[in-house]
Amino acid sequence: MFAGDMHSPIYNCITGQYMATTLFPSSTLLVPASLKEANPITRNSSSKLLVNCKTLKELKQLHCDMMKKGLLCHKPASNLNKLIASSVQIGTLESLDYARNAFGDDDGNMASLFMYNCLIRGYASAGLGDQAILLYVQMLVMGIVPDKYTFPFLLSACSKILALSEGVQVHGAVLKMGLEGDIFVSNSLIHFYAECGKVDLGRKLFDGMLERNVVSWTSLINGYSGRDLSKEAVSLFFQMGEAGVEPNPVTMVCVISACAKLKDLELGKKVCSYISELGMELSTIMVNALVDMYMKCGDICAARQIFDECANKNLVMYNTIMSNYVHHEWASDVLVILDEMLQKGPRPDKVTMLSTIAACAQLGDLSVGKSSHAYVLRNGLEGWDNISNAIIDMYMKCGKREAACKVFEHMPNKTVVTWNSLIAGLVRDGDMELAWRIFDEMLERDLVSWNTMIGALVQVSMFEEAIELFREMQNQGIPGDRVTMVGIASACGYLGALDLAKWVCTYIEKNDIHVDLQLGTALVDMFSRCGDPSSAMHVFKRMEKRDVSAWTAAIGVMAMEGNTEGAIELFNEMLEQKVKPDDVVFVALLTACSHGGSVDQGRQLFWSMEKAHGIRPHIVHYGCMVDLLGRAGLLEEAVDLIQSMPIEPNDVVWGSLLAACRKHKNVELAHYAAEKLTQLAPERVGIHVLLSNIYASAGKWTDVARVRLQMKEKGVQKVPGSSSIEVQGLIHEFTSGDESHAENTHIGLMLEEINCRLSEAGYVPDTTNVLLDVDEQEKEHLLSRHSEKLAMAYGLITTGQGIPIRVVKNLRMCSDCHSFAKLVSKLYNREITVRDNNRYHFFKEGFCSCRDYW
DNA sequence: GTAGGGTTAG
Repeated sequence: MFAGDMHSPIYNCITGQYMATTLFPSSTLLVPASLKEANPITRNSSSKLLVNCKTLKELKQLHCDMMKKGLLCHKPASNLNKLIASSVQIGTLESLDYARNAFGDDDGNMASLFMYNCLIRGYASAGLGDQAILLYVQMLVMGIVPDKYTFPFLLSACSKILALSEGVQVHGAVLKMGLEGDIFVSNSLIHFYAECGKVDLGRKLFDGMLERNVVSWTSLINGYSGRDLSKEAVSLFFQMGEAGVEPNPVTMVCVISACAKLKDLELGKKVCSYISELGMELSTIMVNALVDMYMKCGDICAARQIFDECANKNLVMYNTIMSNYVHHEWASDVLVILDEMLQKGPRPDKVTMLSTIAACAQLGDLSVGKSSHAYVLRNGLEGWDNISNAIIDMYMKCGKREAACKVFEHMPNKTVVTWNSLIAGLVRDGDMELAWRIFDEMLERDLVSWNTMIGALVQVSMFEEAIELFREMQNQGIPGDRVTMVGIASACGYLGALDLAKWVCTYIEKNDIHVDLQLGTALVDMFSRCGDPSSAMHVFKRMEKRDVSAWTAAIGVMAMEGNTEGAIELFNEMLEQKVKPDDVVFVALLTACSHGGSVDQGRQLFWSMEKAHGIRPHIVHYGCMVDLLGRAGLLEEAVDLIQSMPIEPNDVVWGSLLAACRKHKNVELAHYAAEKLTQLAPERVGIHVLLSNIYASAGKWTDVARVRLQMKEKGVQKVPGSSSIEVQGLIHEFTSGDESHAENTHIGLMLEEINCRLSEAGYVPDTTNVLLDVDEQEKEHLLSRHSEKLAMAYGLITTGQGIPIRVVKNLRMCSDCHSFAKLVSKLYNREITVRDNNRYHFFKEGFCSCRDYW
């Protein structure tokens, strides 16, 4: 790979210096034989020579000779027209400037309409829309009347820079001049409106046209496809066929790309068979569109086959397949294609290098990454911002922060993307502090900057901060998008903030944010975690498409409720819809069985994994099974399973067994499991806590003391239990025995009142949940101040009758609080939801949705 | 003269 480049001087990560060698010597000026003195130029021969000029240097020399001989003048159809046309044709920025300078002359001769049209076209195709518009204005000032040729160029210029109001004025001029009947002008207007996001106006124009050609249809098809209305694009394509208009290769490219955007493989295939029906030959641009479509629709093998079979692959085709491989994270295939390209294909350009560098970033391939960097430097591609941004990203992902920073420092035009790449890299590097600082100091932030930071905060579990940042974003008038909402939904879910969650949904509707697979799944998960299964399922049912992750989220809703039947029903529905199960969905299923106490179904699912679905159980599935069996009291079977596992059991597996021992009060087995656990994960806080809890509930206080001492020696501390409740959009958090809340007195009185009413109803506190060796009265007191009780009491005070109380707890709810909540739900006629770190409990009229099994 | 394929960061 880059045979010659590997040993070339490249970027030095340590010194930050790089040396670029020039691969191509600057091209020497080729003087056509006809230019030599032996063959003197005349007015006629020079005109032909002008048209055939391929480089600016050639043109300049010719121009010079013609001036000497006085062969240039401003008469219509003169050589000056041809000079400008030729210069524009060359198409570089320099040649455009040259044309602009040759334009007027000092004698006050006016540039012709033809020259204006020529140069406006040149500016339009170079993307210099504003220059084109300026030239148009100048033309009007000079009293030159535009013609039907001016407008398509000018409108193309307006489209390129999305100059809506200017284009609308141009439309006005078109109408004034009575040119709306010109099919070229109308087609250009359709394209212009579509590009500026006003495809409806384009449609109106299209509908009013007396005569349409294939370009009119194609422009509108492409307009729909580009505005995320690909369904309309494809249906318009078939309407076009019905109207008897033959598509051409450009039309096919547009419609195939619409199928690609829809990721609708069936539709794509339908279009393919339509091509064969028409007997159309596949041109290179069509093959390229097909490769792209198959890739985007997920049929990578089909795409590769077409690619491999294509005899005349051009640069774009190589770039297409490579960039798609990058998006599918098939980075090693990118390098395989690159190899082929270097051997027998066109020379890699900046787009090729962009994909290559992105692939190196994914693979963490520093070696090819460096060579690519060298190639970029030698070929002068680093001026293109995208490339440098990709290089920064690559060095960051390869763990070369210094190298990334050096590239960053050397960049003359840092864009917001550059800063974003750096921030994202720092976040991945775990340097939140620096990422924050840079984000704070950024002069220009875009949506991605905000999304990166919100995502980063969610990743490090700073959920409140993530929501706070989103609020700041709102204050600055920046609306969130799909990606923002995925982050915020996730934060809401973890906080269990249902009011906020509902607000998120309203926000999405109000701002017309498209709920795609990812966002839909995030919303299902959010409502599930907020303890609102019906909203979760409502979102799920409204999702347009559902992949295995979406189904898993829905099955997760059932798992939270301990609804095994619901989970299995969903799973069967998923299979009917031909969605292939993966390992994760089985985790959700087994969790559902575990929470529902459905041992038989769990066993059945577990064994079906490999037999029916070809998925070998991972360690996590064994963990689920041990949990399922253990919870149901089948401790021996759980131990048998552990002993028969083909994989070495890990701390999670032993942890599940230990938790089961606690529930079923098997001190001996608990001791064994704890020993195994301590060997595997001595740092785990949970083991000590669980073991100490087990001893405590068995009244073995000396053992409790021993474990506590060990914990102290090892510096591990029990995670304090905390519960939160959302009241009027604010989250109130309580820890066990917390007296810091402003309403502490009220809460205390409320708890006393509750306890009185509960005692009358026959409630006796279950003090085995108190893990300290203190007297019974003290135990009762400690128990009565558990964080979830404080949160429930606060909820009763602050919310009106009939409003459900929702509490989120960071640890598992204790059995006493469970009985307490059941009775409160009955005596106070309130629905109460408690989501703990495992599942949620929905209390109503004295019963819990978990049917006391959890 | 009008329409078209590949482009970095979340």
